[in-house]
Amino acid sequence: MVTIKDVARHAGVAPSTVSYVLSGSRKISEETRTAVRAAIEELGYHPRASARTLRRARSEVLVLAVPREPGKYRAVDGRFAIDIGDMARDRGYDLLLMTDPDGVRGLTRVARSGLADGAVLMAVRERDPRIEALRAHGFPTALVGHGEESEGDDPPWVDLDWAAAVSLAVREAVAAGHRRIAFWASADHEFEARNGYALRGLAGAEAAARETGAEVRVRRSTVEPDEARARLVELLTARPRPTALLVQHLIPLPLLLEEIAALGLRVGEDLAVVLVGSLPDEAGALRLPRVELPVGRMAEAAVRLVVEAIENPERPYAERELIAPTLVAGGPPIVPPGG
Amino acid sequence: MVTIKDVARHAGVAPSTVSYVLSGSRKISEETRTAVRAAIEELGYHPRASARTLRRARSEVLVLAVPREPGKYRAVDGRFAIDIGDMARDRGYDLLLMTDPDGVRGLTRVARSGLADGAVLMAVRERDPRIEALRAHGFPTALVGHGEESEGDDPPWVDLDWAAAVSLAVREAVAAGHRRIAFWASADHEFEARNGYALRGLAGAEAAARETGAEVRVRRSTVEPDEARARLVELLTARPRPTALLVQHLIPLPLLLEEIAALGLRVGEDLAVVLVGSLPDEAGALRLPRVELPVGRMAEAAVRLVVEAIENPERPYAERELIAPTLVAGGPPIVPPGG
DNA sequence: ACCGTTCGTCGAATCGATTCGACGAACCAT
DNA sequence: ATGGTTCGTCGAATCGATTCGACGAACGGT
Repeated sequence: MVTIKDVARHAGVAPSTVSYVLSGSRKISEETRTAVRAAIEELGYHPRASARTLRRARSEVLVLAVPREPGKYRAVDGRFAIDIGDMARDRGYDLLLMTDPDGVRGLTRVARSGLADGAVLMAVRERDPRIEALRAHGFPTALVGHGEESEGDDPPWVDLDWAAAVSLAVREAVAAGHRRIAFWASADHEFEARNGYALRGLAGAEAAARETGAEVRVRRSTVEPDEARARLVELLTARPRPTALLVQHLIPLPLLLEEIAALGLRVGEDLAVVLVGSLPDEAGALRLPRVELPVGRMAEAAVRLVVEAIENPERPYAERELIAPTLVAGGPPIVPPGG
Repeated sequence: MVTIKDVARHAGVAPSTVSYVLSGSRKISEETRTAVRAAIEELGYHPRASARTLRRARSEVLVLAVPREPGKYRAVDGRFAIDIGDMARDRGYDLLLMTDPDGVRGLTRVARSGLADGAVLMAVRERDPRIEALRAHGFPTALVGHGEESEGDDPPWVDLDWAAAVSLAVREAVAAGHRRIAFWASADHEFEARNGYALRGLAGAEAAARETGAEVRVRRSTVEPDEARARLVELLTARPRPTALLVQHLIPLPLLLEEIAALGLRVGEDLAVVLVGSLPDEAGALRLPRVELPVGRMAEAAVRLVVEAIENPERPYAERELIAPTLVAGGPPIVPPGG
């Protein structure tokens, strides 16, 4: 293992000089600098992360807390992990993936052991114990998604404006001529957990219904396939039949499309389908119009927020970013049959 | 920040004694041990990771190299990341997510800086430069998926037996009475990259066709939606029409199902559909029979292999795990119409 | 020629945990 | 009582990089 001493010896200088060349924190003559650089290159030297961290009290690592209900996996979590990894790297941080189902223990360990400098928390629940634990340690934190009720001293967060997202989808459908709209909301268990996106999406649908005067029939999704089919059939066979279907819970989408076809309805002709909160690429192949979940922008914001908290430890928790939704066209138009 | 000295002072012992209580590497009297434990508990002490790593030359961290073609995201990568994180934690390791598109640079840095003790590489390509770089540093490595041609001195790897997986699907279909089978293979770009799973899946289909005497028509998938639709239509409208469709490239599955419905075919009645290599839950809602990609078992094996390499640095690269496929029933039977 | 700067580099202390050798106390055998 | 063990604990060295104070050389001003 090649250390800073080896580099120093090889370049004929003191270890401290090598360190100054690396950090640029003191002036070093051009001559010495090139000699040191050459030695570093030649020996393939990389500073030992642990030694640097020990001395600087900074690890240049972020931890991403991915929620784990054992056996359950949400595709969106993996997607966020990858994108947040990209963003962290852009800012010079590495990313530690924390999949501990009991997030508090793992995060406490990481915080107190100095393994990471800050945390990004996903799938934040109401009164999330992880937030309290990290705040108690004064550990810089940013949240992806926010709870139902955000108090003033919560960590900074970023989220899609879910109410606006669903509302946008409704208003677009209305603008295209639809009058009877079906909304396939988040799943039962998401409402039970009082997840912010579920509650806000529903609120957005109701608000848009009031504002536009359109009829919006709501049905919650479920993870139980047969039950999901039954609910969809009920939703789509109501008289008069809805001409547009807005889908927020995308997990059973293939099943929904299958059932729509089984009912003899053609997507885009008899029934307009709009996805809300889809990943940028998952529905790409389907070419359905959609309000995308801007994973990249959210990842960028989350990393920026936590890095700012790391670098300005004084600053009180304040920032929040509510991202405005945008509709992506795709496939057949949203126009209702005969409209 | 509470250090080992604080704990020692609080318990009235020397720092070294605290360390021995923690590691158990020397005998400590019951009395002292409980006193130290109490002090640790009371002060909320966690050993500083950097100090421990510096001294022990072990970080207890694994790095997962996720392949990144910028802008492209494969759901399976995120899934593996989460599962490998779980498995690493079970063995006492944390997981660092390395999303550097140029894997070599990032991995070299992690290896030489001692940030991690070992690496798991995903989406290994033929003659992958990352493998060579890590071997040059003597860095313990395990692969998820293996290239077309595995040489004797490759790092240990784990993979699903893709040839057997597709072959199994074919033979099950034949056993159920199908004689004309369509195989929706991996996508064009996967064949061009000579990905092992693409090549082996195809080989499995051909072998099974020979063995069973059934007619297996093969079509490669593509990421271009319109083209994919066209190829599927061509595949399914051939005369005589195939009665079973085996799908290995699952990305456009919603699109395929949509198109099948558009052709007026009912899945499970006019056309049996079997998925090969699906994630355990992604197709759950659809209840189609499938040969699952055993992500959990593969993650377990990958972590086990790299940890073994870390703990027995002498042992030459040798292990490989080829996982036998299993068919999971689901939904309607595979029987052909009128069969 | 002398004194005060400035410049570039060095030496040593430091971060916090681990680990080896040593040391005192207690114990046993003679 | 003495010498040899065993047991439990301690002190100090160590891992490798950073950073502060200091120091010698070069330089400019008078």
